[in-house]
Amino acid sequence: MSVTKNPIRSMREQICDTVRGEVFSGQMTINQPVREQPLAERFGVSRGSVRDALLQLSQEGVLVYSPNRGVRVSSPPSDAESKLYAKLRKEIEGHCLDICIDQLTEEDDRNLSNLLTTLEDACRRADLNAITEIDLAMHRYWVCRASKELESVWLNITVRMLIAYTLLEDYMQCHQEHAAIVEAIGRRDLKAAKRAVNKNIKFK
Amino acid sequence: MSVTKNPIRSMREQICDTVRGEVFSGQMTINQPVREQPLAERFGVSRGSVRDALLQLSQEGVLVYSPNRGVRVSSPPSDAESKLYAKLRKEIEGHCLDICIDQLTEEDDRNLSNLLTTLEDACRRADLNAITEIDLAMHRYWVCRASKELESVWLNITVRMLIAYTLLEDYMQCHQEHAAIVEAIGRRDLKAAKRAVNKNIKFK
DNA sequence: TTTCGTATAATTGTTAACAATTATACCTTT
DNA sequence: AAAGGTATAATTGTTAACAATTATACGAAA
Repeated sequence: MSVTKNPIRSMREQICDTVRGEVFSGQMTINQPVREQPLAERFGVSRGSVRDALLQLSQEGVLVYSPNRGVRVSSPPSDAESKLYAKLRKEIEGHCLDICIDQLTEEDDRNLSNLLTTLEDACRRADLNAITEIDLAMHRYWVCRASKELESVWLNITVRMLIAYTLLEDYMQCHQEHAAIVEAIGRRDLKAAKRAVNKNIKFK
Repeated sequence: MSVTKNPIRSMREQICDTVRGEVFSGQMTINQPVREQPLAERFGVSRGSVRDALLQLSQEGVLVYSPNRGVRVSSPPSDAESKLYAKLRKEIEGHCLDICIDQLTEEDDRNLSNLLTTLEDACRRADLNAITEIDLAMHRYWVCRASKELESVWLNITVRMLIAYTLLEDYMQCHQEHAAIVEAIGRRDLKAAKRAVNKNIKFK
């Protein structure tokens, strides 16, 4: 299920991606503690690497860390905060489209199309875990293209909107919205792309 | 120099605060590598704790991490990014003032006044390290009062604006701007407080 | 029964040693 | 002298054992 990424991923990254995905898709319930030892056994590594990953996820906002008590799954944000996050995301992704739209290549178009195809498939299968992963990967695409620096700021915000993403009701709408974005980007139509992105970044 | 904080700080936090402060005040030059062993000896702990701290600072954006090559001091953002960061910060801090202004107590007023006094002193001494620390602590105050969740999002953005803060030319102006903020907050004048904060969050 | 304290277990925090990777210095070859 | 390769050093990555902290279970006293 690895999608157009650099082939080598550190242990920490792998653990992060897995746990993050399970939080998004609701496989882990809110406030549930996440222990180091079971994860270490599951990934066949020592607690140290797991610890690194859990600390990173706390920093991202997926987990909440309490000293000497470990981490647990974050609670979804309040309505007011969700609204703010949506606003911030629109600002950031809009800025990124400004920056990158004119320097995108045909290879970028292919990569986005591939992601879209994978998303469509995941939507058909109603595979929430895959949907959230690809959704994230697509938005991350234009953010990273514009600025590697901005990625972690963007992720920090976006991650919080996706906790308990289970709210997603209409899978195919998710696909259609992303199809509209990719189509506009393919035409290098900045205004349309921004409109489509803003439409996709819903408050709730 | 500890200011109105919980007395117990984990090793990781202490290392983070120290290194972060040294980056802000220009004691560490841009792109300079930050090694684990020297820091471990300096703080009298093992490399593990230092490693945790450095990973956290990378996540915050103060340092940049390369696999198997360690971390180095981040570069300051481009003009376009600084502009975006300023906008985002204004959004966030404005939102936080909305939320918290009416539930602030007299103790909060005292704490802010104390921070302001310490800031004035640091400005007189032209102690850049202290100025950045207190500046950060003041803004963090209303952010945390509004929402603990928002703190790390806010920090992630703010930290990037403060890399190579040496640009700060007029120390006393910094104090005056914060005095205006504290004064407005003391009057529970939301509009004036927001105006004062926006004025202080300069693009460069 | 409830409450408190104590012993036990579970869990995180820290350390030092070792493995793997990357950087550096030096020598050889052309 | 320049280029390439090899050994060495420096540095990060990983592990397992131990220390410290927190949670749980159990029993004694009121």
